[in-house]
Amino acid sequence: MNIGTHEILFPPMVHTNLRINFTERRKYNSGGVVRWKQQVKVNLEIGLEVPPNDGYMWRKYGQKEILNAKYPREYYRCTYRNTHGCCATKQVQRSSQDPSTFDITYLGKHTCPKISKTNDMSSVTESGYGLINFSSTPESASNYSRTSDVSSAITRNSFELSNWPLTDSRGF
DNA sequence: CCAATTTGACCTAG
DNA sequence: CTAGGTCAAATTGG
Repeated sequence: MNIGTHEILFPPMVHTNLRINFTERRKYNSGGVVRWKQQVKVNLEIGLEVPPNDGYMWRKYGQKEILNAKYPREYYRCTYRNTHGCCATKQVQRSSQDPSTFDITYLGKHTCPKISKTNDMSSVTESGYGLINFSSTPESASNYSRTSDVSSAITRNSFELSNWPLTDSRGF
């Protein structure tokens, strides 16, 4: 199920096109912890090295080869685990079938404040490679269909989505 | 110096 | 024991 698509046009000097599809989102509980699964399809013509940022600060704490999986699974926890006691966690795994798709599992609820809703394009180089901080939540994904406001602001290195929800009912 | 990442070791449920 | 999840020391980078 495709619940949202968004295309971003890079600045004129970078002839590249990014498309992110939010293809699936499921919520379920396990042992009292909130658990969220989301499938994010990232499409960049030239290449993309990292999955898009979801607006939170994550710190990687592990990586594991998974049986029968082509790519390793990466383990992240909230940067503010110590300072704010935020124990949210996520796992990111690149799909074996489609390397442009990332299966992301969120575990636990964020108790820390959300960092930013800014999409920072500053690290995108002229070749089109780079980290794209893409703020999104499972909640807002389905509302995300506007492209015009992004295109008009793309001449700068960073832009904001003016109508982007800061919070949602689940705290992600 | 401080904070994030890397990576093999360690832990544990099944 | 195995597979998957986490720890933590060493390394990296600002």
